[in-house]
Amino acid sequence: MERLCDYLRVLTMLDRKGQQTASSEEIGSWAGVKASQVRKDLSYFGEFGRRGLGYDVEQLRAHIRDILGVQRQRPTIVVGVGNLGSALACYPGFESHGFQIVALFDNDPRRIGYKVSGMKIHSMLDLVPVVREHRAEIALLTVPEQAAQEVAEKVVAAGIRAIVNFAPVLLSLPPEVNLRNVDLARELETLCFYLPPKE
Amino acid sequence: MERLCDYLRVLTMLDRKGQQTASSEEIGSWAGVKASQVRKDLSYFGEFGRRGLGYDVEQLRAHIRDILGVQRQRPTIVVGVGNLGSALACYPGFESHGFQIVALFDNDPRRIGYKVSGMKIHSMLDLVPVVREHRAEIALLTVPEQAAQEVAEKVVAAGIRAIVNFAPVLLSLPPEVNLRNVDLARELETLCFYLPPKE
DNA sequence: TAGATTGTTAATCGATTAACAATC
DNA sequence: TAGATTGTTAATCGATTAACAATC
Repeated sequence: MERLCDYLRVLTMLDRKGQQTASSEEIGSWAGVKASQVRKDLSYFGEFGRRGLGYDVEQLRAHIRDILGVQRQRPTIVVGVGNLGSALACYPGFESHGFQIVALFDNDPRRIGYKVSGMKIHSMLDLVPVVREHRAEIALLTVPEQAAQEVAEKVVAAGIRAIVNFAPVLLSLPPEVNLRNVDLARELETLCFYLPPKE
Repeated sequence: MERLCDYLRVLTMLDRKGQQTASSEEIGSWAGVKASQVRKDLSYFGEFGRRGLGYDVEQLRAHIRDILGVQRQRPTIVVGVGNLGSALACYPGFESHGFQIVALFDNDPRRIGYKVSGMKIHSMLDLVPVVREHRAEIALLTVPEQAAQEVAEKVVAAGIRAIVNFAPVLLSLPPEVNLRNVDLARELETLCFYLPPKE
């Protein structure tokens, strides 16, 4: 479930505020869902709350982190070190979510060898050995649209089994590859749909 | 509906291939949904197809663009010109989706005045006049987590009614503001959940 | 006409919510 | 004990799918 991420964020916030305990009502109102939804979601994974009291913030937070598999650091590579790739390489949120960026790749000779966020940019030719060396599991693809399919295939051939594709293009890959598309324009498109026409 | 964006993408691809006509079956298989789903979705907005023949690719594409409100260019600003902000400012997908980036803002004196993607970076102090000048409707927020709430309020005060927030933090804003959260780490989190533990 | 494919209805499925007994 | 709040069941709601008459 996606909502677990929202709950985690809410709990992190409450924890920072120093709050010890939270009711499903409270969590729900922050996450924008009904209290019964929260209870249903959580009870699917176990009984984390105390009747009459609510949920222990810190404890529930730990549980959700466990469920999301955040406890393990997943070695992750970034392929394509343009602005977006650089942003991802530096993105502070990843580490705490269990993603450890271990290597960067690009095929532009003007970039290869330079460092971003303390990591050297590798040539695509080094993909196989570097992936193997770091035992990388996940690839973030931030290459131009036209290159995406080809690069994705290379990455899969190198042994990566999970890809997050940021290019606005549909990739066709073997079904065993865990593929996730993030299209920045798309988020805005649906926004636009709900936006009233300007007066 | 979000799926309309997928259909649009599929149609664009088919159009480029030079295909004149497409069946719901075909569109569905590319978009990863059932044919009946496609027909249902489309029929909600009108009768765009011809029984026995399918849908005219170009025509349907125009219809969907209309529905999504893409025909109008929405003046859009980017607030926070770090790596992510720069990536968005240059992102080629936006123009074609009806978003026209008209101005960039930052409060770092080392950035103000410089140009990214041909646009000058304005000081946050110029927010009100510049927003008014360009009649900006949408703001993309790519500022650090700690600054997000404050900056969002300034942007709203300047007259913006739609915000896409890229900071991994929940903003509390007046209900009339159209708010959309894009959390990059979150996409990966759910990926992680489905990822089998490494052997 | 016969084959194909839509638009739409009805059936199915799953997800959300309300309600409440269990219990802290 | 009384009040609060969970975990879970049953009811509701909406979304997906199958099926098929309409029709190109």
